[in-house]
Amino acid sequence: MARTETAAGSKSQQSYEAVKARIVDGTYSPGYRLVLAKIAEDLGVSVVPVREAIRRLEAEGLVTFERNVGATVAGIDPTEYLYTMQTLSIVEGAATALSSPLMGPSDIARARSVNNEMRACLEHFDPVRFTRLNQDFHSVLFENCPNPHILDLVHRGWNRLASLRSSTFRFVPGRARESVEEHDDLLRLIESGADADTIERAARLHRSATLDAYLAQSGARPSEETP
Amino acid sequence: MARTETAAGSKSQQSYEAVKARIVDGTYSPGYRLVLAKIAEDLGVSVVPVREAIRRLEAEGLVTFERNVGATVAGIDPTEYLYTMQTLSIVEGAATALSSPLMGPSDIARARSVNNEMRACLEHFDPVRFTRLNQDFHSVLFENCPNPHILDLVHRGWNRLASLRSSTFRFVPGRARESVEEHDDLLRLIESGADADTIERAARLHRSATLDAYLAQSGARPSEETP
DNA sequence: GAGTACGAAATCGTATACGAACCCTAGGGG
DNA sequence: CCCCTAGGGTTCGTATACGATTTCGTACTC
Repeated sequence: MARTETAAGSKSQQSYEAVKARIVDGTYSPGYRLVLAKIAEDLGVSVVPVREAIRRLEAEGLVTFERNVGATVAGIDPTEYLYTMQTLSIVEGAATALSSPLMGPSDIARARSVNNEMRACLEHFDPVRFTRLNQDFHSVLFENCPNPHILDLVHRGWNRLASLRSSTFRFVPGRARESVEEHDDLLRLIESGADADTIERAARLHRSATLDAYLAQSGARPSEETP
Repeated sequence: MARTETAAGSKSQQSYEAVKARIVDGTYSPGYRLVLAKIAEDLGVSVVPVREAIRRLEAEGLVTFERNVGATVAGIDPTEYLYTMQTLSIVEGAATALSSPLMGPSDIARARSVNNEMRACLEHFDPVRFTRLNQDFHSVLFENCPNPHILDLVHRGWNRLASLRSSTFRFVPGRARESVEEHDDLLRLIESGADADTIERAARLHRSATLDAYLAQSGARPSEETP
């Protein structure tokens, strides 16, 4: 008897994944009000597992929850954005540094290939694809990180950014070109067996530069659009 | 009207804090089986809020949870310990570096005073007090960190270590003396307005040294080495 | 005596129900 | 005209109940 339900896991788990997916892929954008009863009905479960799922998402920072008021998809307060990027730069830098000694030639080749695709995207101006490839590139860099805690923190940061992407993943052409060059620099560093500190610093600076570019472009004004 | 009930919070919040406190203070030691119904009865609430509390603690790494089996206080697998310490060294290093420019003379004085108390503890051999003072010292160093995400990660790491303390917070006299000296070094660095990178590295190395001392003493052989 | 099959007890997972807190609108008084 | 208050509706928070799953003890077979 193929009980796929067992593999899929509990309804709480299903709910968690379903809501998370909707947040990350943008179905529920920041500010969206998450009503327990409504989600429960949509998913065909009761409110108890949904509530649990929402609280887990809250712990990951994807959702804000207020007692007796309810949950909303976490927003894009510029300060919060700064904090998220700063945290990500730290944990991703560490993850990349820890991962780099474990990267084989095939990993480096794959990263380089992705980066070349990104360069191509610059020619045809394909920001959507560029963004996805950028994530792929960084994934290759840090996925070998042997410390699962750090890896988890990196993934949370990326999910958080993805949930905000409509407003914050704006394509900054000048920065994109720089970014691709820095990727090559990073790969060369790793290939040459640079020490962990150097790689960590380079990876961190790479992200900080992206943050700076974003701040410079958006000015003090964060893009909060609610059509 | 004073609305203090928000802080006291829901029963879910109460349960969370109660169970967390028992884990951190050692009432529930690693491996302890957390039976929902029993905890619910102890706290005078029903199982629903307790379940939610347990899942939150799971997200923080204090509890392991297995579907249809139950929850236990997270254990002390040496590999896991290495990961936790490594992660803590990274986030605490960053927190200290971000915090240091915001530390005033009074903060430094307080840290120094705590460190002197620690030195005194070395004379009378008071490991329990030494451990608590050590936490106080580091708290002063990173509590000014303006990034709440990083601060939260640091607190989680400390809680996790506290929950394991019976086995892992072993007092290593030689290391303790070194530790106190390093604390003074750190304070001097901060006082002299050293740049963030320097402070971060020093703070991180300080923790790494503690980890190394623990590994050397316990003879645990983790699956990988940190350079 | 060892291994297996079965059954009872314990515990988890979720649905349902109901009370409590909050928000929003309407109406009266200053 | 504005502020304050009252009421209803919506949504959350938790208790209770019951089905589902695992675990463990016991008896039976080889």
